[in-house]
Amino acid sequence: MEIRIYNTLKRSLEPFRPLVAGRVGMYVCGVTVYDYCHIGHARAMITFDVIYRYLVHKGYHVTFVRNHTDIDDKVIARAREQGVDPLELSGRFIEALEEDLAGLRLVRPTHEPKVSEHIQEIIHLISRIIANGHAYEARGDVYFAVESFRRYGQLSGRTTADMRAGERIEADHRKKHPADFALWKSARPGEPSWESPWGPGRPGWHIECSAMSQHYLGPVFDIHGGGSDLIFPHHENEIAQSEAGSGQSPFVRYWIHNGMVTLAEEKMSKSLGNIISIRQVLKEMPGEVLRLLFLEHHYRSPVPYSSERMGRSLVALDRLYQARELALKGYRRAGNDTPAAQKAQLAEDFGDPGRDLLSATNSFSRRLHASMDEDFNTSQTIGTLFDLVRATNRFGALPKAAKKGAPLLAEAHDCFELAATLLGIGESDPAVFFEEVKSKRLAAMDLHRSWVEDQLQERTQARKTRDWATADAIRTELDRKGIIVMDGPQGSTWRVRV
RNA sequence: GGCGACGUAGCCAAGAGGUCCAAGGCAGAGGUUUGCAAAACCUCCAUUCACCGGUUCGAAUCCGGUCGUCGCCUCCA
Repeated sequence: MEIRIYNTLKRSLEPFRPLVAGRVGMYVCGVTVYDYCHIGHARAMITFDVIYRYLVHKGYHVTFVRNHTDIDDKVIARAREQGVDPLELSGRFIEALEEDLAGLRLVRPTHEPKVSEHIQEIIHLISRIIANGHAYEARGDVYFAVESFRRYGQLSGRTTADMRAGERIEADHRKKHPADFALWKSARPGEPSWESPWGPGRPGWHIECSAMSQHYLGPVFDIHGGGSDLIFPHHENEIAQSEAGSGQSPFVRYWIHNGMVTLAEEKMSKSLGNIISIRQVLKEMPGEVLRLLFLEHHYRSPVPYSSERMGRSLVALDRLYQARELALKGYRRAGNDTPAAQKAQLAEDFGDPGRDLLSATNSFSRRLHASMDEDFNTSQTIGTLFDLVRATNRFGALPKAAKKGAPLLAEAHDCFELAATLLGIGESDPAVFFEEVKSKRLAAMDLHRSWVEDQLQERTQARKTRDWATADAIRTELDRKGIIVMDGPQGSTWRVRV
């Protein structure tokens, strides 16, 4: 089946056909690294991580580039505040970012270029834009001339006339048109700078993505991604620069933009000061919870963030892992090479729960591809995944499921693996996941594991002597602190309430 | 003001002309299980998709209007 993608440039769903059959070039705007990343960044990273995983799964050879903007006005300003070198500051935040992204289970891109290491490519591109008559120098600065580029505004649906009308800040008189933007900024004292044909200076904000995407992917490539807030001016300007420099069009064949994360129905953004960092979230729960929250929504819709919603996603994820654990046990017992006919017979023997599980596993891959092909509809994919969760749990609740039914559970295990590969959800060993939840939640609630275990031991003693009053009192006390006790045939276990 | 998105059960959220039903999650009610619980499982939970018109044999899905929410237009993922 063919993938269909919503292309911001066309504002419609289009069949995805890469420039070169079987190969995909994909560029995603990374982060300006002057602070810790927030969950809005995480949304973009996770969105394109899933798209990348899916394209690879479909058999494409994907070159995936995601940049670090390690030198720009904000990096310089922050470095000055802290009295450190700008590149040292951005280097530190790149390290932090890598930790955060690993916590979110992101696959590494093919290339992660830094602006500061591509200054020559940037200078070269600016020179070509000037030579092609689309930019001009003004006292050491270089500006892009928007009126020289007829297609300016094609992505965001605005015209240069609109921009003149809507102009709010008094125009810099070095610019010929208020919407003209800097490709190169002349050096000011104390700022990092590089030599150039226009004197010492540094790149403007948008040019780095044009230069680096061209360097790694060529003048025309398949997919460019980023947050919807980048459509204007960043991506509009990127198109202008790239096409003006290379003389080729379209610069990008499919533009993909993810929706924003909102807090209390308001966009989370630096200017509003309502930021939640990725590390703050990772301290309290596994990164997969955030993945699930995001992937439960379509990537273009806004996601309202709140701790209540995170709690719900954690509950759902926990349920997924319980089913996954059942399936894993079956897989460990039976392996995955039971003949189909034997599995069909087994399903019959188990009646409805057996037939339902087999039908869920047999249709799983097809349903998953159908939803992902349709503009990466992860919300629908997750619906399919939870159908499998229910079928697995239902089957697993039967008395002989664990032993005799193991081949069917093994089948479910394969499906969980596929979903984990594509979505990055359910990738952990269930035992590891449950442990991670326990320790993170305990820490968040300021409780200690040894205390919980002592209490539990005491309760087990009481239960042995059938002293239900004491046992129940301990359980109530634990429950009051958020610890849920579960009595099973193999003794008592506990979990943290989420 | 310009450009754009969206309004589906108590909450979150898919579905984009009929043929498998308006998926799935959370919450809720009843049941199985249990020393009692918890977890899990079973059953129930939108005659209806913001509102009003229109197109069609047929619309949550297409078109027009009304109301409401949000984003971009300024650094932003």
